[in-house]
Formats: sequence, structure tokens, C-alpha cells
Amino acid sequence: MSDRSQRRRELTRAEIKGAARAQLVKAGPSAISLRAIARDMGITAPALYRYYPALDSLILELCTDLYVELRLACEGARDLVPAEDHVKRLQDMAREFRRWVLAHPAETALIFGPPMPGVEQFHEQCVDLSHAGAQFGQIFIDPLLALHAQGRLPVGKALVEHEEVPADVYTFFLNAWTQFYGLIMAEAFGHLSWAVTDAEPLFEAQLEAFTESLVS
Amino acid sequence: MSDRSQRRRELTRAEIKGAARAQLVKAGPSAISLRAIARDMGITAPALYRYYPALDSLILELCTDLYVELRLACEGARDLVPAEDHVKRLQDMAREFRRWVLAHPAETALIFGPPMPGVEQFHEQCVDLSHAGAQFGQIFIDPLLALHAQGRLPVGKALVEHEEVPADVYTFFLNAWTQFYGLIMAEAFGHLSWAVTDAEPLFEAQLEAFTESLVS
DNA sequence: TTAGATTAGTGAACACCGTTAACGCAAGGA
DNA sequence: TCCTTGCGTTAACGGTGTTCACTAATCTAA
Repeated sequence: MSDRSQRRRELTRAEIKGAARAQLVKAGPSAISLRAIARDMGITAPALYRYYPALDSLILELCTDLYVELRLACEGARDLVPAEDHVKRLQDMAREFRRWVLAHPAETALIFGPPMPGVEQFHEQCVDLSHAGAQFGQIFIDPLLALHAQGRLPVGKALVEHEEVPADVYTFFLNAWTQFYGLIMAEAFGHLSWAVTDAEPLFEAQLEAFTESLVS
Repeated sequence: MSDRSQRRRELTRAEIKGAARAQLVKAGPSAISLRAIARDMGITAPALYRYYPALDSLILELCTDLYVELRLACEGARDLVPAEDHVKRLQDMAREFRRWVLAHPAETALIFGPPMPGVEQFHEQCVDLSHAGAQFGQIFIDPLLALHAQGRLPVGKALVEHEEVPADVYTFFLNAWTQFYGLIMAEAFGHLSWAVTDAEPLFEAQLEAFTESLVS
């Protein structure tokens, strides 16, 4: 296989993923369909099997891409803040996280919702830092480690062990993570629409409470 | 239509929902299929349209049933605690909420996950207390109102208005709600499997932190 | 009791879906 | 030049929700 054709192949794979994402955005995760993708590309459905062994693997790769995109967005927001200001870096990453989620509800449903046929494997395969999901989590752990080194993390219980991160830092991270995950996902999934039209004040209040929980 | 046949009709509707739930439990929300239900019942698929106008409406009714079941479970746990001990009532309701969710992952994915074709309408229709979703939320609000009357709720910002509940109580409720929703759903959806095998210590720690946040 | 209306069920059909198999065609390398 | 490899096709299998036309049974009212 020549370089030329290999590059062409990679281009086609990208086009397939692009079409899949268009389906996802237009009609939700369950609407991703090989036949519709093929129709959009002007080819027939079986041809797609030259590039992906099954629909599941396509969705799995799409998940990875989305996690990378989300991480890059948060890193972009982070890098606008001076590297020493770990607190504001965390705040702006969380804000960008929420912004991205609300701007991409369908993508969020895919990667943060309950396990779907192709997505289930994604989270099962998340074992080390080479995994896109772990890399996303890491960008939030890093500033916490820096704050910990400065003694600014409140001493709490160490409930969860981790190979590289001190257990108390990791526990602190998980507590904060699930807290923001809950607010953002409840808002994104429409489970707060009965209570509030705009959850931003709640989010900002939570962010403020988080900041105040840090040792200054 | 006679009473006799109307009762028989309601019985068939219940049998349909039972078959649908069996599909749900066995293979997830997207596996609920009219043809499979019909097959299980020994009839043909079009016959089901005598009882439900479409698959969506069946799923919608199933959602309502599940919310009622979840509420009854939590109320059952609540009623084992003396009516005056509002704090322990809240704790045990939260524990039962988590227990039910972990024992029913498929049902949880349906009613607490991202919007599916039939479920979307469910949350949109949640406008007053006649809605099963609102009734579920109410059982958590009631003890908070009692604590508020005793002056045991910490004074916080009033960010969210509500017709019947004071805004500061409602804000406190939403903050606590999203916090526990986050931890429980992250666990149920497998988004914590990379970090921890059993999230119960994290949950109990959050519960304890919540309790300590109350004025004693 | 009989005639008419209502109800529950059937089978065929349409338009989708993922996936597999067999086949043709064109480009690449020996 | 041959012939292997890759890319695409058509046909087909079994699955899905849904609609339509029709039958058989049951319930109602004259």
C-alpha cells in the first residue's frame, strides 16, 4: 500500500466520521446510521465496511475524537490564563466544559450518557493515560496537584487509591468532578428544565463555593 | 364499552408494558421493540396499535411507571424513619435512590439518561405536581421545607424562583440534588469505573458532608 | 333473537436498519 | 504484462416501526 493511497484512505475515514457526526447532531445518537452515511457520501452502505468493521467501531472512534475535541477546547480556555493561577485555570476549564456541553448536546449524550452499544466499550477500555477519556480527566487533575503542592487543598479523607496521584487529592478531585458533572449533565439532559430555564447562576454559585473551599 | 372488557383492556396494556420492561432490562433502552413484545405475547405487532398509538407513547408511559416505582421505593425507606428525624429521612431516601438506580441500570438509563425519542416528551410535560417526575422531586423537598421551618437550613443565595417553595430553599434543594444526581449517575453510567470500583465510600462521604452543612 | 356496531386480531406491504456474500473494476507493484 | 490488492457494486437475510385492508368475535340495542 502506497503512501498516496493510504492518505486517501485516511481521508475517506475522516469523511465517514464527519457524516456520522452530522447524523448525530441532526437527530441524536441513535440516528447514526451506516445507510444514511453512505447516502450522504454518494456510495452504498457495504462500501463502508472497507473502512470500519462494524458500526460500533465507528462510534467508538467518534467518541475518542469527541473527547479529544472537548479536551482541546478546555485546554484552549485554560491557556488564556497565566500558568500560576491554578484556581482561575480550573474555573475557566469548568466554564468551557459547560459551554461545550451545552453547545453540543448530541455529542454530550453520546459520550456522557448511559452506555450505548458502541460506547460501552469506550469506557471499559479506559485503563491508562493513552485513553482519550483519561487524558481529559488529567487536565483537571494537574492543577489540583499543583494546588496540593502549595498546600492549598483542604485536607479531606483519602477514600480512593490511585497509582500516581495521592489518594486525598484523587478523592478531592472525584468529589468535585461528580459535583460539576451532575449539574452540567442534568442541565444538558433536560432534567432541570422543570426547575430552571438557565442554570448558569447555579453553576457559578457552585464554582464559587468550590473556590472558597480551597485554602487561600 | 363494558366494565368487563375495559378491565381486560387495561390488563393487556399492563402485559405490554411488562414485556417492554423485560426487553429494557435484558438489552437496554434501545432494545425495546414492538415486534419483540408482540412475539413474547404470542400476537402480531400491529395488534399492539390497538393499545398504544406508537412506540413512543408506550415508552412515555413506562417512564411514568418507573418514576412512580422509584418514588414508592424511596418513600418506603423514608417511612422506616421517625417522622421528626428529617435529616435521617433525607439520608435514607438518598441511599434508597442510589440502591434502586444501581439495581436497575437499564431503567435508570431510560429515565435519567439523555433524551430518547419517547422520553424527551416526558420531561417536557413535567410542569405541575400531577407529573410523576415532579412528585418524585417533591418527596425530597418536603423534608427540606420542614428543616427550613426549624431554621436548620443554612442561609444561602436565592437563585431560583418557585411558586410554592421559598427561593432559598429551592436553590438549596437544587444544589444538593444535582450533587447527588452527579455522583449516582456517573456511577450508574460507568463513568467512574476507571476511577473506582465501588463508589459507596464517596457517596457516604458526600452524604456526611451534606449533613454537616445543616445547622444543628 | 336478531341486526348492527364496536373491538381485537391477522397478513401483506412499505421504508428503513446492520451485516454478509459474491462479484467486477481499476490501480499498483513484480 | 500479469496479477494481486483495494474499492466499489448488487443481491440478499433478518431485523425494525408503521399503515392498510380485512376477518372474526363480542358486545349493544331494537
